[in-house]
Order: sequence, then C-alpha cells, then structure tokens
Amino acid sequence: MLSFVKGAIDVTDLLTPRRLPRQVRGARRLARLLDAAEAVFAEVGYEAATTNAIAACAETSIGTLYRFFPHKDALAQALADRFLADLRALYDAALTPEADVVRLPLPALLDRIVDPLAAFNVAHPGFTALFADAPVSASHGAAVATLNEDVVRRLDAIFAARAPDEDPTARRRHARVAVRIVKALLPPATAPDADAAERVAMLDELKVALRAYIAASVPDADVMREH
Amino acid sequence: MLSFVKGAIDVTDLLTPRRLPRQVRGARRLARLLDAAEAVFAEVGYEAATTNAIAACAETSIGTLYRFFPHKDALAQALADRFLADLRALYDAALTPEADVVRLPLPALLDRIVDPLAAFNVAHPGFTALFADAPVSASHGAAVATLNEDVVRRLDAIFAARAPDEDPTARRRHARVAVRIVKALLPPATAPDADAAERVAMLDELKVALRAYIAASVPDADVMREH
Amino acid sequence: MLSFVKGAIDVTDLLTPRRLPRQVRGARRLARLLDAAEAVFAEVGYEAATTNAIAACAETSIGTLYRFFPHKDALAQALADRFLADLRALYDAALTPEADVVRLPLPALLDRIVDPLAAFNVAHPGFTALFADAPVSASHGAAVATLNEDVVRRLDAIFAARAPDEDPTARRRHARVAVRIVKALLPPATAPDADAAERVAMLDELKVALRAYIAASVPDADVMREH
Amino acid sequence: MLSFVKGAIDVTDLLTPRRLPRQVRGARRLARLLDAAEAVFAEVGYEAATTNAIAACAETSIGTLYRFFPHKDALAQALADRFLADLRALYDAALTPEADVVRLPLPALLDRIVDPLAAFNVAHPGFTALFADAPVSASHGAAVATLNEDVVRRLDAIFAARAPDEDPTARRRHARVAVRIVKALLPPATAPDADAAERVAMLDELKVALRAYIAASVPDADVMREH
DNA sequence: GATGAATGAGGATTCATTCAT
DNA sequence: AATGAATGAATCCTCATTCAT
Repeated sequence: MLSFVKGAIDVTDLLTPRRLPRQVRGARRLARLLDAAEAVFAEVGYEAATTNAIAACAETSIGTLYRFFPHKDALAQALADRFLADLRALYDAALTPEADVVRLPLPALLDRIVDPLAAFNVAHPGFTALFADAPVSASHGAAVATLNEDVVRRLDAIFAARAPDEDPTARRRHARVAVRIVKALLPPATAPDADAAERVAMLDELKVALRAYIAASVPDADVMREH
Repeated sequence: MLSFVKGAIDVTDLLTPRRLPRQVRGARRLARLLDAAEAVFAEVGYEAATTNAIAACAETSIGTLYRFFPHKDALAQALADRFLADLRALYDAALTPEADVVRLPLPALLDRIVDPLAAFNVAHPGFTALFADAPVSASHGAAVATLNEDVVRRLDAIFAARAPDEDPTARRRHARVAVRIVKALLPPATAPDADAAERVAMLDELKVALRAYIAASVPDADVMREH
Repeated sequence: MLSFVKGAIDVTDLLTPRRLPRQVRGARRLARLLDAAEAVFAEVGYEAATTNAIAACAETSIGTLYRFFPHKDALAQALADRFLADLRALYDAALTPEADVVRLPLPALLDRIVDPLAAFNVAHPGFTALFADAPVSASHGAAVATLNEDVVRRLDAIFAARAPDEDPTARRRHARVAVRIVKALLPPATAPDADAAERVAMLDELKVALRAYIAASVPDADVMREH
Repeated sequence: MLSFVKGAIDVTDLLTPRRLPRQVRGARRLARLLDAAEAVFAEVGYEAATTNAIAACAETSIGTLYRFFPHKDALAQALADRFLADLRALYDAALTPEADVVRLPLPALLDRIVDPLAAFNVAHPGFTALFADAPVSASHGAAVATLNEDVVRRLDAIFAARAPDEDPTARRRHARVAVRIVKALLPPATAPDADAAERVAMLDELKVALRAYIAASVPDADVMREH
C-alpha cells in the first residue's frame, strides 16, 4: 500500500495480485453464495427458494453452487453455521466476564441478549427464515435444529449460572420456552418492511415478555432478580 | 341392511336415502376434503402437502377437489375459515356473559382462553400447520393472516373490555404479542408425538408466559389484576 | 346393444364408442409408451435414452409417462416384462408337447428355439438393448437380470429333459453359456441395418455355434444327439 | 535411495532427476491417466465413468486430462489403443513362428489364444468395459470398433493360414463370430468378483465353445483338425 | 504446461391444474 | 356433477468441457 520510492513499482501490485489467490477467491464465492442464499431465503423462505435463483443472485452458475454444497439442505446448513458463528462472536463480545452475566440485573441481561440478536436479524433478514420461521419437521431440519439447540443451550447455561439450584429439566424447559418466545417476537421486531417505531415497540414487547416470563417461571427470585 | 320380510322395503332406504339432496352431498364432500386437508397438513405441513394426496385421503378425485377450491391456497383458506368458525363456537361456549370475561381473575380467564385452544389443537393437529407453523410470507398467507387476525381481534376485544383506558394501538400490539406467544408455545403443548407429561408442563408454561406478559404489559393493574 | 328396429342407431356406434373406455385407453397409452421406449432404446440404448424423448416418441407428456412408471428403470422393467411375456407366448407355440422337445433332433430343436427369438428380435429391435447389449451391472440390472434368468431357466429345463443325468450345476452353466452365445450372435443376425443375406448367414452361424457347443459340452451324446 | 556417506550427493538425485524431461513426464501422466481410466471403467463402466473421477484417480486435474484427450471418447480410444498394443505384444510372444500356428492342434492353438487374453483381462479388468461389454452403438463406438476389428483381423489371419482355401467372406464371418463368442464368455471367465473355480470352469466352457464352433464351421477338417 | 474453478446444457422427476368424458 | 387421465412448467442436480490463472 505504501511505496517509499517515487516511481517505484507499486508494492501492492506484488502483495495483492490482480487476481486474488485461489483460496481467497473460493472463500469469496462461498460467501457470495451464502449471502445470496440469505437474500433469497429472506425473500421467499427456504422451501420456495430455488438453487438456480440463489446461484443467479450470487452471479454464479448452479454448477458452482453445487461445487460448494452437495444439495440445497447443505446450503441451509452452512448458512445456519455461519449465523451461529456470527452470533457466537457477537455474544462473546456482549457477554464478557466483566459484564458478569450472573449478577447483572435481569433487564440489563436481557438487553445484552436481545439487542445483539435483533441487530443481527436486522442486518441479516435471512436469519428469520432459518431461525424463527423454520418449521421443525422440515427437510433442512438438521440445520435449523442445530441453530435452535445452540441458542437454547446458551440460555440454559446463563440460567444455570444465575439459578444453580433449579431443577435441570425445568430449567431446560424454561430456556426452550424463552427461546420460543424470542423466535416468535423477533420477526415483527426486525421486519424490514415495518416502520422503525413499530419495530422499536415490538422489541420492547419482546423484552417485556421475556423478562416477565423468566421472572415468573424461575422461582429463585433473588438470583433472577430485577436488580 | 336387513330385511326380515321378503319384498319388504329396505329400512335403510328410508333412513339413508340412496341419493342425498345435492346440497347435503356437496357439504359432505366439502367436509371430507377439509378433513383430508387437515390430516395431510398435519402430517407433512402445508408446503409438502399435495392436492392429489388430499383428494386421495378424502377418497375423491382431484377433479372434485378443484371443483370446490380453485387452487391449493383456497383449500387452506377454507380450512382456516372452518377452524375459525369452530373456534368461535368453542369460545362462545367458554366465554359466556355469565363467565364475565371482564371480572374473571386473569389466571381463570387465561384457562378459559388457552384450554379450549389447546384441546382444539389436540383434536385438530392440522391446526398447527395453518396457525402456529405458518410462515408469514407464505403463498397461502392470506388464509393464515385471516385466522391470525381474527384471534388477535378477539383477544383485543377482551383486553378492551378489561382495560378500557388503554391506548388502542398499544392494546392491539399487546394482543398481537400475546397471540404470537400462544402460537409459539402451543405446538409443544399439543404435539401428538410428545409424551403427556411434557405437554401438560408446556401448557403450563404457556399460561405462565401469557399471564406474566399480560400482567407486565398492561399498566392498569387493577383491571388486569390477578383476582 | 342391439336394436331390432330398422333405422335404429348404428350398432357400431355402440360397440366402438367414439372414445374408448378408460381402461382401454390407458392400456393403449401404456402400450404406446412401451413401444416408444422400445424404439428409443433400439436407437440409442438404455442409458442414452431420455424419458422426455420416450414421452415425445409416444406423443404424450412426461407427466403421463411418470403416471405409468415411477422412474426410468421401471419402464425398462415393464418393457422387459412385456418382452418376456411375448417370448413365453412365442415359445408356448413353438415348443408344444407334440413337438416333443425331448426327442426332437438337436438341429430341429435349435431351429425351434432360435428362429422365434430371431424373428422376435427383428420385429422388436429394442429387445437387443435390454437383452443382448445390457451391461450386467447397470442400474436397470434387475429388469435385465430377470429377462436373462428366465431365458436361462427355460433352456436349462430343456437340457434337463434331454439329459436328465447331467450334473445340475454343470447343466446350469451350460445353459448360461448357451444363452450368452445367443446373446452375442443375435444382434448381427437381426441388425436392422444389415443386409438380409448377411443376417441369414449370421443366424446360421448362431445355430452352428450353439449346436456345436451343446454337442460338445453335454456328454450324453445319445440324448443330446443330432437326430 | 541409500547414501552411505554423510553429505554425499543423493544418488537417487542422479537417477531420477528432479525434473524428468518433458516427454517422459508427459508419457507418465498419459500412462497414469490411462491407468485411471482403466480402473474407473472397470469399476463403473464407460458410461457411468466421469472424467473428473478419472482425473482424480490419476491424481491430476481434469485440465490435464483434457490436455491429453479432447474428450471422453478419445480417452476410451487411447485406452483401447493401449490394450491393442499390449495384446499385440502378448500374442507376438505367444504365437511365435516356432509355435507354428498353422500346424498346432486346434486345442493347443486355442489355449495360446485364449489364455493370454484371459490373463490379460484378469490383469486389466477395465478391458472388459471396452471390449466385451461395449454396446456397439455407443458414442465411443469408434474406439471399441477398432479394438474389435483388430482382434478379428488377427484371428482371420490365423484362419487364413490354416484353411487357405476357405472363402474369404465366410472366413471373415467365422472370425467375427469366434470373437463374439470370446467376448461373450470372457467376462464370466475373468470376473474379479467370481470365485476361482467358477472362473476356471467358465474359461473351459469358452474354449469348448470356441473349439466346437471352429471345428463345425470351418469345413476343411484336415487343416482345422484337432491334432 | 498444469490446474481446478467455473460453466450451463441437459436429464430425471414432481405436482398444481385442466378438461374431455 | 364427478372423475382422473393428461399436461408441462418448474425443480434439483450431474457432468462434459472450457479457460483464466
């Protein structure tokens, strides 16, 4: 990027060749395909999305799509995996040890959980198709199930930290229910076609509902306390 | 079926005339088709259900199916309408004036709302496909939307009766959120393949979540009071 | 069906309705599809034959093809079955009890076996694709294997009748080898694009080879005798 | 491979220079590709073999494959040519002038013809795909035809030597028929998945059939005599 | 020369819908 | 009015072949 000598050969020319190295190009294509899948899933949902449409959206050929993914489900799976990784990174940043998930007042905790998720969903409208709208018994269920399970597990872990005496079965159920509530209320709180005010209001409702449910279902009021 | 006297008139002939009047026969067929659609939707979901499968399940021809419904979506619509009517009847019985929806303690009110719905869903597993699992942006969205809107409207009316001073917009939103929570938690509370204990537990969670949300979101604590 | 009064409706109108009854029409279509498959297989072989080409050749839609056959292999299977049935009928006529398969001189017996087969293959050029040219390990192997096995079984039975003392394993092998020889030499003896003289000559060679092999391999010269 | 003295020049470096001369490397690649084609054809047959699979099996790129062969058929052609050359060498060894093809008793002659072929086929399972199993009307027919024709020509020459008075047309036909018989019976006599005893038995049947046919078809009993 | 990513025509199969009977 | 055979557009996916690097 820098050339110290006037008239010298541009170093960047050497460092970033005209054509990106293969691996990079491959990764780009893969990313473009996933982006395209995201976009098409967001627009028409998983079932109605066609591999040809996704390839076209990625400005590639179906042949290329099928070099990266053996079939449509694998594409959903890969996308779900990417979502998962992105979310993980997001939460690793939001729920740092310093944030002290255990002692954080519940509203603050929920802000830290819900806000990144909502922001993510706004940035990735296709997330809804694989997370919130996904029929449980779909053919691409595996991809979806994994995504769902991971989110449940995370929440379960937080619950466990805050209310260590709760029965694990019940706690797991509470986590599942909480995630279902999130899944149910996230779409209207992030819908690309809704107006901003409504989205904000719905996000608030989501938090209210979540907080109310958690406060009501987890008996250990002290640990799950408001503050 | 039996005739004791030679040459006697077949009694069944009188009871079940060979040819039902047209309208009745038509209604029967229609009901059978809707039943079939229900069964098939329950088994594989709306998208994967084929009109041929539905016709076969109804022991009719696709031709007949298409005489009653111009296309698949119309079938979903009609089924949704039937669900709606059935639910209306159910709630007309559960929420009688005597029951006094306005003054009933919230938990009792929710029992009266949720229990019939859960029972209905257990009796009609296909209900889930059109109510809870229905992707918003599906091609049959109209059918689903209507069903959804009606349920929201009903709940909104109840809210209005109990908290007449609330802002209508907010109230409407609360109703929508409440319905979303129900949709999210009804499937696990009524899943045909889950064991009974889990279903009971989930139904309880549904009520807890709903009660908690309503209590938290509707400010007028006196009207939305517990008892 | 009959009208006893002059000037009555044309009887043939009643007997051969403008539109054939459904079953007949269905059978026709099926036959047309099989004919088409035969023609296309004859032209390009099983692998290269496309279901669309077959449907087009049958002057139907692929949809119709797939109503009759769940997949391409099933089409081959059905065609093989038809070949088998036709051959059976042919041989039931050629190898009557009066013909006395057991005591017939070998050349005469082979005439009775080979000639109908050759005539059949000339009439059905597609037969070659499923019988003689069929790779053993093909996906449609089942269809082919059945056809092949049946022919082997038949020949084995004849051998058994003529040489009852021969070791069954060896006899079976002889039958298999004989069938392989037939399969190898039938195509040039029936090739639609060869001239008649050459075909006659090849048919003769087929018989010579077959007779020579049988005479040489089956030890019981008296039973497998020339005359 | 071994260097006895520390710091000594690696001898292998001298024997197998880092970079083989171009031609040699090219020949290696070509041979590897043909080997791969052989292996893949043997496993799945010509039609089902994919060029990518062959390239992968050869541990090269398809690009390289297509540098050597303009299309799949050319690969088959080249492989057939190599088979031909190998067979030629084999027969040049088996049918030396000293062996006196003309005066050799027929059984011995056939041993000299069939045994090398069978051994070759055992060593090269892919040979079957291009020789015996090859449908006549395949797209790669040219390759196959050549291979076939050459074998016929050879046999024809032997026949000509032994029965010089026979009509050339008839003789040629006899050679063709004999080759067809071999093609028909070679696979079961060399099948990699059959047990050894059965293979031996089938090889014997092949010889029996061949001897019987030749003895029966060639009139000049004296020259085509058994011994 | 070698590589392998990219291409896209083409093939098997499904299913909503029509329409002759 | 009922039937169900027929239709064919649309879908997923494969694989021979090309070409930029």
